[in-house]
Amino acid sequence: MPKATFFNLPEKKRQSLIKAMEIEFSRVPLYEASIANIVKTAGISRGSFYQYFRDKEDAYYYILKEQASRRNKQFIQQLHTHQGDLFEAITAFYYDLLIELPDEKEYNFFRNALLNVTHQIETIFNEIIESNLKKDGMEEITKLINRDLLNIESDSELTHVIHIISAVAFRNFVEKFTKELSDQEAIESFIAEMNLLKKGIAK
Amino acid sequence: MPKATFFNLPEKKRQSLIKAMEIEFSRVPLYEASIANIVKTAGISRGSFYQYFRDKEDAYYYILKEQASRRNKQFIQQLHTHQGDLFEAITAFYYDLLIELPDEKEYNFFRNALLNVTHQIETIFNEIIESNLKKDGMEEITKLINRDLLNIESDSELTHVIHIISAVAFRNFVEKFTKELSDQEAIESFIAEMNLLKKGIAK
DNA sequence: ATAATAAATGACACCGTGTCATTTGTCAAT
DNA sequence: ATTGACAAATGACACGGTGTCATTTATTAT
Repeated sequence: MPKATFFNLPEKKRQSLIKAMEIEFSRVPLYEASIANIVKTAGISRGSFYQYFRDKEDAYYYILKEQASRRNKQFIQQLHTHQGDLFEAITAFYYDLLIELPDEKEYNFFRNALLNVTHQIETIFNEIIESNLKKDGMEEITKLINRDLLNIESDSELTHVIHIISAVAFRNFVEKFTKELSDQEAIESFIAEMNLLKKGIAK
Repeated sequence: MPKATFFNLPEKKRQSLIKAMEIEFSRVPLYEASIANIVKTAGISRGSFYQYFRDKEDAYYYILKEQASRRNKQFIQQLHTHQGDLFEAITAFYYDLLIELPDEKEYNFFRNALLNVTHQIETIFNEIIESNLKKDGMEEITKLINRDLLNIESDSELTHVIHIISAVAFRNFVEKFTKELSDQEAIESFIAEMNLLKKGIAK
């Protein structure tokens, strides 16, 4: 979490700092990102940066969580739109994500995150779907899901289902970037795997 | 890949260097590992290290691949033992992995890898199951799998099945470490998810 | 106007990586 | 045995990065 000082900043300055961070974190992955670049772009001193953030990671995860939170809202929206059909919702969400990403800066930001996924990054991505970003997130999601469509018998199974789906969705998303798949290929692969999950793998 | 110089090293020296790297990479994750520590432990000069490896990552992935290759052999062994039953084999493999890991150094090595999974690390882990470590790896695996037990209609579906299973297995393995689950909990969660994969998630 | 508190600053200490000119070792050919 | 050519070893060093801190500057309250 950024320090209080960061939130006390005048809106304009805070936005310009956020922008500078987004630029740097889009350029290279976390471990190569340099604070020197950020403060130069934002036009502040090095010391100031450390008034706002504990360290580089603090800043990075702040930006990443902002992104994730926006995406999480989209996913919940899709769940509403598709009347709690988990598969429909995640497919629509995945589709949106790919089609909507042509903004180069955002694209590279994700790319850098995904090529260098730490556990923490993966956790945040999974929270887009699992909705743990805010308190009571998981409940919000499980309430929305229409269980009649699922082959499950308990709450615990529902949790596992969500885990499985977010694991597979995430992995597909990573592969889109690492194997440089076209949108078309990525979506086909995603749908194929979702269908396998639906129908079951064993005879 | 390490440079030729590394493989020209007398066995004893090479082993002691490998051991020094294992110690350091067990202590902390890749990005915190220090070459100064490695060369001190191994009793060689800093310059020598760079005669053997292009850089720190080169060294790290060499060690990681060695580990993965050993695990891959175990998985293939399990496929044999269970007559090509993919689910039986992966469950036995997972079980072995957890039960067998109490060697503290190896445990920490995995832990550091899994808490800081880059795409490359995940790829190598998945190759344990997908057997791409050596050429023709994928074929070796697909031949071994008994397709009669699976609800699939094509080679392409089999590939997706393997992807899905390795994604879910990997994710379970990561959670074992990050959520500090007991062996018991980890295995229960793993089996629950494998069962869901088997029977299918949709009604 | 003054005191008190908050924010901004940049020089600096520290540590790490990868390089390179130089030294040392090895081994085949004469 | 000597030479020369190639391979390996070395550690000082250049460079660049992070996070700190004493000091200055701004803001707010009294």
